[in-house]
Amino acid sequence: MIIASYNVNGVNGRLPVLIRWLNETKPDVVCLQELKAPNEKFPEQAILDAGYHAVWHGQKSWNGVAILAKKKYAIEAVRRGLAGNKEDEQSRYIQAMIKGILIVCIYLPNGNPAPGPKFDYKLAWFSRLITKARSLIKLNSPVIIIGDFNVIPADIDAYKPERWVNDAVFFPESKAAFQKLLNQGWIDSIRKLYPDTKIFTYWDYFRNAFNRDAGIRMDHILLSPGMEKRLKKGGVHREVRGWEKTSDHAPVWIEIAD
DNA sequence: ATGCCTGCTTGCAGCAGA
Repeated sequence: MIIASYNVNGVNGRLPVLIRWLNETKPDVVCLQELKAPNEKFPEQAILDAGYHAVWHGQKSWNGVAILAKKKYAIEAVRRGLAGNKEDEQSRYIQAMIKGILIVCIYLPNGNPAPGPKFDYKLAWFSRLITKARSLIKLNSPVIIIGDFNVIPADIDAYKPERWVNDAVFFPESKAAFQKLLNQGWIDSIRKLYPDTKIFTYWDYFRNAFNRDAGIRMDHILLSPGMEKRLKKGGVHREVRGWEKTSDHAPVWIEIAD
């Protein structure tokens, strides 16, 4: 079973790229971030035509997350929004049960400029996620927390770490929060598979970053401890980043045993 | 220190992204 995450950076503007990628790689489950579309403008029909059904949590202009699955899989127990702040109106969290696995799709706040209110919001959101994750790990059942974490976990995850020291995605507090999550027992699946390899999931649109491979790794797939033995392989579909009208992120994926 | 590029807006310049 292939499970993938893709920050599409605009699900409608990116629709041809998304559909082409689905057709070419046929993942079983897909988590999307940055839909940048309200609920009523989610391109459900195009996704159905591509062989997937979906649940989503949209928002006008910004944010927005979705979970897609091949039609043979039921999408159950859908929940939208992260607990812990009733006044948070940003659409950054959706979870669903698919084939016995709880899929938690997130778009963690970027937090720039930092320090400042946006960074405070990032850390508060992260703290709520850590609380949620603690309760999920206690279920002792399969859970995957997947999406755009907006965190570069370590130096190896950036082409040039010193360039990112003033950026919220690489602030010590951001890295510490990610580590706090891992310390609960979650497994960073891509890093587990490739302990010493530079692997990127994002290349900015500036300065010809993709062609220079000036990237960072910010899209992550965390497995609950019991799932580690099911992890078979994984990687990044980096060729997608080279397509016309593409997102600044590339899809990241893992294969797990059924 | 800033902008680079790109998508979205009841748009046409400004914001957000990272």
